[in-house]
Amino acid sequence: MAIFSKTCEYAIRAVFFIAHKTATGSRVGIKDIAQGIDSPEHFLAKILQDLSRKGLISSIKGPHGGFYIDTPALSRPLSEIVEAVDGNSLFVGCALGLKQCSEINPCPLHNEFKAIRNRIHAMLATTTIGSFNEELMEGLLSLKK
Amino acid sequence: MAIFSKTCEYAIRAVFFIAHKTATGSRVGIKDIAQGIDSPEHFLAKILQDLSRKGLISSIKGPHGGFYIDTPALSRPLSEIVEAVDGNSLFVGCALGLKQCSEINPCPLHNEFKAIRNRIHAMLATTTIGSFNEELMEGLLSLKK
DNA sequence: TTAATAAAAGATATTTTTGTCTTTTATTTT
DNA sequence: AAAATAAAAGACAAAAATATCTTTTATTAA
Repeated sequence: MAIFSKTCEYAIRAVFFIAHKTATGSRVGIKDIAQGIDSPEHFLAKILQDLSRKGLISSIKGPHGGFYIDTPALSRPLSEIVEAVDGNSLFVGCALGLKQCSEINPCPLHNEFKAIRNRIHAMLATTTIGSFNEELMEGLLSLKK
Repeated sequence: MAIFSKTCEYAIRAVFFIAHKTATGSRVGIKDIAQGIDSPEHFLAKILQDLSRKGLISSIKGPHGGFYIDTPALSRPLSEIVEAVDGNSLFVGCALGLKQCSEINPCPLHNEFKAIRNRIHAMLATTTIGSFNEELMEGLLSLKK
């Protein structure tokens, strides 16, 4: 099992992709994004529509339209994307799927896993959507293959 | 998204359950296990058959039969269960699903996530199947709800 | 050696995730 | 206004994960 759903993997990669394209001043169409992150175009379209509805990314229809991310949104944490797509179970859920797992009713992995969960959350909460724009423009980081 | 598949959650809970029953000297039937960890009986049966085929747990058919875990297997790491069920992608895979993500071709989250992956693996590699037998017998840990 | 027990195996069903294709709506340019 | 562009929305399809039910096989006990 991967840590994120396929949907969420595509969402994160697309958001990074759009962010760094926006940083160069241009909007970007679904076709370019899908090809830039190697994802199925129409499936990605659904995901971006959803993120757009939730106000995490922006879009404009028609000629010279496309997706972009406005400046304030560039400093939002990646955790908001993950939460919008996969929910917050990765941040708060029990490793063994127990609904009532807690300090006073712990599963065997509770304490260890809580620390891991927190670390995952910390990683996503401290990296912003625009964090990697420079490295992406320089081609130092990969979003496909 | 949860960190493990449902199948894997059931597998881990069942293995802990069988381990601590074994520690009390008795074999345990699928019905008792399913009820002891609050899982669908027949679905769990499949999972245990698989673990049994792979030699991670043992079983005996017929009256007074049931599942058990022999002494050497009690000190096996939990990571073997996880790997048998969910594969090793949680331990080695890229957070963004990129097949070729690596030191020399990293995704944006590569370094941070590698540390997290390693920590997850460490947790599972250092906890053995029998680790929690005492606390389970004393009712200090939960495997259901 | 028959009946009872319990896991193994097989077949099927449901739900969720992932992916594709088509139509509609908004916007811009000619 | 008409044509072109591009996202939004809707309908549908395939695959994978989860779940249920039935039959078979192995073992034990009467």
